[in-house]
Amino acid sequence: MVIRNPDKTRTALINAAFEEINQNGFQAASLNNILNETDVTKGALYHHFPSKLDLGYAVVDELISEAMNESWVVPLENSNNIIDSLLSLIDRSIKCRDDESICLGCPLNNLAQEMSPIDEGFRERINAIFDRWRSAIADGLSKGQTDGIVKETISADASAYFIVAAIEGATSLAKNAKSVDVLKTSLQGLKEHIQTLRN
Amino acid sequence: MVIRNPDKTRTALINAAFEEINQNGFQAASLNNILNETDVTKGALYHHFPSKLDLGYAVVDELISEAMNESWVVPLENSNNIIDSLLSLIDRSIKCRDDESICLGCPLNNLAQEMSPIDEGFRERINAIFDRWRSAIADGLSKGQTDGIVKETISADASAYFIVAAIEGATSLAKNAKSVDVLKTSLQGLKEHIQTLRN
DNA sequence: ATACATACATACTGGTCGGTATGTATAACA
DNA sequence: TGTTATACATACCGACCAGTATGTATGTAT
Repeated sequence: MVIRNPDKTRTALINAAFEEINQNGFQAASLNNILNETDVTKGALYHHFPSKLDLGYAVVDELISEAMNESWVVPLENSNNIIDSLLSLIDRSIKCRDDESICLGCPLNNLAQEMSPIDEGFRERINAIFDRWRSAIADGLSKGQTDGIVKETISADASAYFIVAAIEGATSLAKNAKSVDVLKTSLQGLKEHIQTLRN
Repeated sequence: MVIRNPDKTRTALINAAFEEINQNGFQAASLNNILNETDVTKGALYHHFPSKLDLGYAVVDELISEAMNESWVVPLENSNNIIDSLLSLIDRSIKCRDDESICLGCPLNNLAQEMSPIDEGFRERINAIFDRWRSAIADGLSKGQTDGIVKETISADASAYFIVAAIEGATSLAKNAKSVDVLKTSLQGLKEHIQTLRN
């Protein structure tokens, strides 16, 4: 490499690490594979990241976290009708899936399952992302209740937990079945449930 | 080892492998750790199992699969009221959890997340188990419909997918949050949903 | 032009991994 | 009692791993 571009190098490493981790998990992710994919050398990698763990943390903090914000948190915070927004966001999360990408499941959930019992740093980061997601839903439901859109009888907090759980579970089932149809079918029940939250 | 007991040796290996895999995942599971736990030697292990992969398959086929049958499939098949049975089985799955075991999540889901994109042998085995579970629920709901216990308007198949997804998702969230309360709260929504399936 | 920090590059290390080669003790069977 | 398959035990192998030591080229500030 003759022309230097440290930011680009760093981003390339994070992106490649995301792919490798998403395919093989964090522990089985090979730094050498990441280096081969990016044409970055080991010296450069360890210049930007003190360890494999820190590279993994950066993937969560700078890539997965941002993706969650863009696709869920921000749209939910800007929504005026939480029910409609949830339904359309769920639809969008189905539509942007093909039979290939479905096999990799939800990157956040993958990492959560693998790393949360093993490494507290991962667990806290991942948990914070889930929390922001769930809070955005819970806040939306609460606001919907004061606006008269959402039933007063339900618990916004419990409903939010349940919705997040159902989405993650559906993605997980679909991943294992290698089938977008399984995702659709599993989320159909969720969509009907969300309809029942209307006032 | 002076007195031989090949069956016991084999079972000990499978049990220890289950623990190790459940803690660290399959790929990161160390055969040496399993051998240390069991006081079995590597020669004995490779006498009983041709490879690490086959040991993993045996854990799924002979341990996880059986546990799923005992705790879900058989009770559901013997049930006369699917709604009541589901609710009590869900309650039982909450009660048998403490803050320690919650951190390891659902062994089946853990393996599914890690191995289904990587190894087709694991994927098929795991998928078959999920299928039996889901089918038992779907069959129960269908039977409930003919018995007049369950609403005619719902799709038994879609509901079964949704229920399994919600349970797995809730377990997954609770694992990441290290909290039985998260499991309870997430499943509360599911229980309310199941109540609405009553005729 | 000089000095210095940043951004790489290369070669290597110790350790762990799954797997194997080979040998030996035990049990079953003739 | 002799034979043979089973059930282990030990020592070792090559491959791969994350990480490091060391060196060099590049950009930047003075």
